[in-house]
Amino acid sequence: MSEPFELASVNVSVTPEEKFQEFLATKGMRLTHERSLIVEEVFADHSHFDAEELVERLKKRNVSRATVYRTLNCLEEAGLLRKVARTNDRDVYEHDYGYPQHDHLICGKCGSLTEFHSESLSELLGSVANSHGFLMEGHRLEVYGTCSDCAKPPKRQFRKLDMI
Amino acid sequence: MSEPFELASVNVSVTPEEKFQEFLATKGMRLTHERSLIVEEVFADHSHFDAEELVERLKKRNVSRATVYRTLNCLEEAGLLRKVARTNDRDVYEHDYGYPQHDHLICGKCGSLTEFHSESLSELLGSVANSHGFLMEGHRLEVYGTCSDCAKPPKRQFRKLDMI
DNA sequence: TTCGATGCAAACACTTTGCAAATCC
DNA sequence: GGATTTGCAAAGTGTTTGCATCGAA
Repeated sequence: MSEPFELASVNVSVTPEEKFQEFLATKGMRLTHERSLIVEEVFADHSHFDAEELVERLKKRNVSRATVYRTLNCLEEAGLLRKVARTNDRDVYEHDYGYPQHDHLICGKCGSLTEFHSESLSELLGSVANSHGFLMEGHRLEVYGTCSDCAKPPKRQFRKLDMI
Repeated sequence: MSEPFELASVNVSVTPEEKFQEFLATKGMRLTHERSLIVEEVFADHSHFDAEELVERLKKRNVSRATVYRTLNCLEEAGLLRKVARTNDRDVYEHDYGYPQHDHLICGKCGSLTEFHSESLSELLGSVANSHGFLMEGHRLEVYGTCSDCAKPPKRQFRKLDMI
């Protein structure tokens, strides 16, 4: 039962929906049935997704595309979601609540995102920002390349680019 | 006359236009007058820009929007340009030739990009990728926050959020 | 019972594409 | 002279918005 990350530093006793509720309250906004469904769908598992995927999943639950987009923006502003990357011209979202800071290795072949966390990285960025008098609030790091699965060819096949 | 970066490791004896020419040749493509104008405009100075800005600048030279977009993609593929960030829903380009690897501090207030380079960062990413069996080909790092200019308030003004 | 929220469709911003005419080699 | 490239405008994306209706507090 080992967790991929330590969750100790984050208060997880408040559910995402409750946290959203709090946020909405401060804005004089309401936690409607639709917004509730969206939060439920978004936090059903910890996977990366884009708006269109979510629209598709919520269509079955009779939530409109407009509402999904509107709510995604709210969830981002509320600190429950964040954009991590861009794939196929779409923003990719992931949970930004109850889950620690990390970055991604992005495979150019299969498009998979692999998460990693490095304390040294945070320290490094802190000192870089500091030396520029820059007040760091966050960062986004995408490492491009080929993931281990795609790197090992399944079996010997045709060469794509043989020298003539 | 100090340069911001060492250019020693890059062969700058070949101009961007020549390098583009080479690339086009390998693709059976031609270095037309329009493409030439675009390269000239792009490499006139070392500043960040987006497609729309370039379209605007080249309109005066009678190059169409479509050609600018098409050529930007070519220049990226040729390794002469790369996308560095996204601002206002637009991709921001910068030179990727005759200029060393670096990353950016992005100011959320004024939108300015400040370049920095860290060798330790490259090493760190290399070892992270390595430990995941990931073949790193490049990365993109954006550090968000407030730049030194925007951080120091011009003069004491109203507090935006006074406690009541 | 009052605002805020929803769904719909139209509007948007950025980018790509089909096609005939122009251009390059 | 034949293939590539251009400009134009139309089509495509992903996302936002105006508005009448609906619904939560």
